[in-house]
Amino acid sequence: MKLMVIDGNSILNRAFYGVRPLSTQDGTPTNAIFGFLNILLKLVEEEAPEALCCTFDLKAPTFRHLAYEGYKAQRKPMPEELVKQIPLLKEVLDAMSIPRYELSGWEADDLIGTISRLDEAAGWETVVVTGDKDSLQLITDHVTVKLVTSRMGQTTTKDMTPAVFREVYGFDPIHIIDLKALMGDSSDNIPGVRGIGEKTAMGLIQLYGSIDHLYDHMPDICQAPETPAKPGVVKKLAEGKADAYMSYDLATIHTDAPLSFAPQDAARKSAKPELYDLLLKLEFAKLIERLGLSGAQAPNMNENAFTGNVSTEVVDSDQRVAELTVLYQRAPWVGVASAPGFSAVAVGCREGEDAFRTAIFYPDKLKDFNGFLQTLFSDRVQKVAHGVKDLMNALLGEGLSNEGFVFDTELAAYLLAPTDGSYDVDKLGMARFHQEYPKTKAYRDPDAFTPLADRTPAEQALAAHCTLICALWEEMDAQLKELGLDKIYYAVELPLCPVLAEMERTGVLVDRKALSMFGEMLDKRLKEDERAIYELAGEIFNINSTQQLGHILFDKLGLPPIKKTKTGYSTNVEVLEKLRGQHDIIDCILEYRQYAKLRSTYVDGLIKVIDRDGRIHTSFQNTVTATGRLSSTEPNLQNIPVRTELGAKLRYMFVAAPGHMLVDADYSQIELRLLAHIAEDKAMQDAFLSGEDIHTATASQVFGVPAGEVTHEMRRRAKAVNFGIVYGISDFSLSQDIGVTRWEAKEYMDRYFATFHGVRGYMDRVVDQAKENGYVTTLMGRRRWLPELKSANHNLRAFGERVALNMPIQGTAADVIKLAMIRVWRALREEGLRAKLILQVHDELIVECPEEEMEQVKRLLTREMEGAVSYAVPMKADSAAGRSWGEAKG
DNA sequence: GTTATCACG
DNA sequence: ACGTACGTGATAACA
Repeated sequence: MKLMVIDGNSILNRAFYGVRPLSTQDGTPTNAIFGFLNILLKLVEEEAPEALCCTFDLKAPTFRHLAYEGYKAQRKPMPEELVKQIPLLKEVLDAMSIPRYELSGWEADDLIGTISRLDEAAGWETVVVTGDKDSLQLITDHVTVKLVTSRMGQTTTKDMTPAVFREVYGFDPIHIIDLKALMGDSSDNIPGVRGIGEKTAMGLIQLYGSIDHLYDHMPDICQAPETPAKPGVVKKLAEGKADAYMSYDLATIHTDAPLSFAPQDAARKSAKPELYDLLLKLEFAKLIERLGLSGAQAPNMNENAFTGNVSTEVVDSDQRVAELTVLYQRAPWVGVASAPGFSAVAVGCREGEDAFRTAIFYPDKLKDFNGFLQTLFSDRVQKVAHGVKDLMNALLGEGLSNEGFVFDTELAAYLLAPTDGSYDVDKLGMARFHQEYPKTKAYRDPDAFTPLADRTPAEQALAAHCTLICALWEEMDAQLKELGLDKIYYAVELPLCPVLAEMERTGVLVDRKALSMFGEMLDKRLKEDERAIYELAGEIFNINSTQQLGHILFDKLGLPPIKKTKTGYSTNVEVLEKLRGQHDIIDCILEYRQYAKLRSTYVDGLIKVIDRDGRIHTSFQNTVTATGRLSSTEPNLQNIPVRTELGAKLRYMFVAAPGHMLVDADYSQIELRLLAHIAEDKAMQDAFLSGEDIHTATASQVFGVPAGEVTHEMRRRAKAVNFGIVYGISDFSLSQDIGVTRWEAKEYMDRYFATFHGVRGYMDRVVDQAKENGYVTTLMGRRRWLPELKSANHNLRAFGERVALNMPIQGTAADVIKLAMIRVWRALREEGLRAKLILQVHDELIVECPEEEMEQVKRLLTREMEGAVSYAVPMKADSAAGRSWGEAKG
């Protein structure tokens, strides 16, 4: 039988510092609770103990505190964000029926010690879960300590048994007390012996076992063979003897706390019903799911999004369709939720003061379903939906109109919290109304609405979501206005939806034949490299496995391992480049890597997704990035190679249809231009206004030479500085990037800021404001929250500062090009052109048009892109045309 | 499901 | 004392 006892304070602490800041809608911090529960559940799953309990410190002075005044006196006070989470966690543990032990005057350590002693006496095994090495002294044949360490959000545990302990420390667990007696522990304010550090102490304990034994042999320890003691240690030990023994007492965990405990008391029990409500309040949706919890009521509450009367009907006559259509046209707005392929459509609207009506429409129950859709999705009905872009795409696919959309709850949720990652309706409902809602899955299944299926669950889910969308939009619309997000929402994000939908529908034509020939060529070269690599390595192995490759290079061939990853040797390009010349195999591997990437990701990957029409239809995600950019998936067409000659050949396989051309237009240096404007840096603005090459101009300033004398290398370095500034640079990283010393890099930056002092001012200002406000914004009001700036973790905080610098620039660039896309799309229509936007690659737009429209389209693109905004520095755009993407760009 | 790598702006 | 540039997505290996 096994008991698991958790060191509550220790694990909560680790969780707090290890998990990124999280909070509920009302701002209650929850990251430590979240991390704690994750660790707890994971370990319980792994260990499957029969009993489980938790210990906590209370604030009252402890036994040991009284024994020695300095003890823990200097501990930093707990951050408020952590303090607030303690009572909440205790509530959760109570609701999970996990007993808590806390005793005024006793430390959690002592309680754990006492519990594990009683447990052992009862013939049970004990697993102590803690992040604290103090507890290692408790290890016996029946007590193991699970040491929890968390780095980079990942928690790892190490099982310390007597054998493992001995292997690591070289002595028995109980003597960790002796070790601390000598070396002390600054986090616990145990003084130890003055002048004795970890190294010496370890050696002495390994040799003598205990301080008693050590002091018995005092005079001659320096003479002993293999002694770690340097001259002078004897004197230090002699002077510190009293400290050593006092420290010994302080470090000793007491196992005699007045606690009545029997392992049966902590036997696992099922959770109490309150747990559901509690986790709902903490907005731990995933956890509720993981634990399989549900509330008293079935998760289907159509009613509770609205307070009034809610009704649902299934429409089965064309007469009723006509009545409802009139109703929808008169309503100020209706909510729409649809199942894939319009196999079912729910429409909801307010009726009078406090009633809400939802109707479900099925194609197989109506004579003129399509006619109904045509009206519903025309501009005669004002609609609210969740995921408007995808809905519009589907409508285009059916040849239906896609007008009259006034609100998108998904898009709004994204603008309100762009780092949340996903915005399922049920999740939004949970966070806002503290209710559980059906999952989208219930009706996303294409078979959910087949005529023979039991439609009820999917139907209820669809109706519930329709209602929920309406409840959400009323709240969110107001919130967007409050936060000043309404402008970017109504002027940019929402109008962009039909543009993106059309781009996805249109797709881009690829030359499948050229692509497969390219693939065959790569295949041939891959085989040659493969053969050469096996030959040079002297054996056959999987070159794609970094593990096996590392073994060959660094163990077998004895090359110097330059860098490590957390799992082993690093074998990335950076490392391989440095190994070049040391072995012929390196060049082969570099080449192999390049070919393998091109073949798997691009040739094979792209061929796989060519549609029946011979075109590739990517999805543009408009609710993913933290900065406001788009992203492209299935496939990603925003990372088609261009930097290497071989890779760039792929771009010649993205072609215009017969009789058509591709027109490519890109912004020149849009981020630096925006930086010049935002930072109000006159020097940088002047450089752009006078049409100078910005990197050359920067080099000329930083290196103090006339523009005409700037060398290639100087320009390269200046370019790196410019990029670095936009990313929130450090001298260290800059030096890594351009291969100079850290000292030189700092010099470059100092000179840079001396010239562009506006930029320096901006950098200070934006970080200060971000700390004060808790967020940063773009020029158009797009917002990114930065809870990282309040993190207890130094790295996270530094990250937050870099993001504060970068997001306004990258985000404003994203705003500008989105606006440009809308302008281009509208202008193409207004000028009656057949040209169509097909791709966006962050600062680049690609249009496909009939040959005869080419010149007009080129002019139109430049005009609309440059005219999208009017700032202190012009936004320059260049356009060019060709038969393929490669031709247009090259 | 996570990790390492590499493609883009 | 610490660790090191912003934003993405796809693939193959491995646990």
